[in-house]
Amino acid sequence: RLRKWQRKIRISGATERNLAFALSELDRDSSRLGLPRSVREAASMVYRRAVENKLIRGRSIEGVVAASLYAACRKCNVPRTLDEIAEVSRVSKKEVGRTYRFLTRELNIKLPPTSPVDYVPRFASELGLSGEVQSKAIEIIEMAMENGLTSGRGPTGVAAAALYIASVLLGERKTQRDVAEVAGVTEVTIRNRYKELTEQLDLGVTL
Amino acid sequence: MTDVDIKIENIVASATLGKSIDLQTVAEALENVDFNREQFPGLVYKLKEPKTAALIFGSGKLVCTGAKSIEDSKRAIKLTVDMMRTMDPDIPEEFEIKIQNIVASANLGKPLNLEAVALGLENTEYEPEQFPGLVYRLDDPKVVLLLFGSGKVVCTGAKSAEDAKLGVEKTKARLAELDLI
DNA sequence: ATTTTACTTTCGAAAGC
DNA sequence: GCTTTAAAAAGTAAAAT
Repeated sequence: RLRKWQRKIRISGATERNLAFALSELDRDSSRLGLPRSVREAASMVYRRAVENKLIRGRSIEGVVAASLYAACRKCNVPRTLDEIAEVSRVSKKEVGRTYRFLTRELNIKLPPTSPVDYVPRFASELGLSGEVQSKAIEIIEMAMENGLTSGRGPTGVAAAALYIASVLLGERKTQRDVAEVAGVTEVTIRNRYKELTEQLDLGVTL
Repeated sequence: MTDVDIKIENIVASATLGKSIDLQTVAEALENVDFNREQFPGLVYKLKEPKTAALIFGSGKLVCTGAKSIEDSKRAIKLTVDMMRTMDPDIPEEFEIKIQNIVASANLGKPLNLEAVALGLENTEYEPEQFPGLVYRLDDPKVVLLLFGSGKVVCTGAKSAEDAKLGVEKTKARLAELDLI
């Protein structure tokens, strides 16, 4: 019995150590991504639930932390791409994506696909674009969604093209290159998306 | 209502010859062969007609991929084994061939709103950030479909052409049932 | 700026790390 | 889980022209 007790202490000690490590890892990733405390708390909630349900088995703590953070960002409508999460954590994009799927399935977390709208505020502020341009971009994205122009397209590419178009329409023009850089997509993608948007939507302006 | 044209794009089949093979000998005798034991235990043998690739293992088992019909798949395996028999006369004439996977493509005719499908259809995964297709898993037949915004579809995991076609038809019916197509 | 090549996802078998 | 094979879907990326 004494031995059983000692093992328990040892195990709980390890559990606490692991939790402490996970939380420090979470803090490190979060600060690198410039995420607010509320998102970190949401992520730690997901992580703790993963531990409670013994979902860490066979997986690295870093991977589960990264996936928890990815999920929390989406849930809080301040999405980060898998590439961005992979960059700050020491987990590959593939591993983050795989663990994310596993966690959402096992914890019954149901998140709709990321909306391009959620990327607008972040990209716009990094580009120094006004609230008017943001509103216009969101308006364009909503029109695109209604016309089936977002199915299968990357959310960041759609958001980038909408912001580019809105910036031109409202006289706050940004170059495709600058928009592409903050959105993490290529200029070719922005070009392809805005061609499609301007050709199929009545945006009232010839670019 | 149930008329869906399916096109078989790829077939994976396996065979067991029941006799171990000396891969090194085969590798040295042919030119169009790839063999790196450290990298992969199978020897890669490609045929131009039917355009297929066979993976031959030391255990005497082999896998054939790339054929676009069950007949071509069987023909490719027989041609491959005939080639092997020229080097080892003991390889039997009769052996079992099993179709392991059939990949087919089809067109549902109308474009799909994947966001809506993701919300209404069960057992789906849709992550446009990673891949433009929506993954739909069917239990009966046990196949997996990739649905695209264009209405085009890929069905994989089927063991028979019938199941591949059934999978697409059931998917189409389910989408119509949910008013998603 | 357009074209080509290539990678993302799904599936399955094989032998072994 | 990975390694290797082939193939389609459509989007995106990188390199070539």
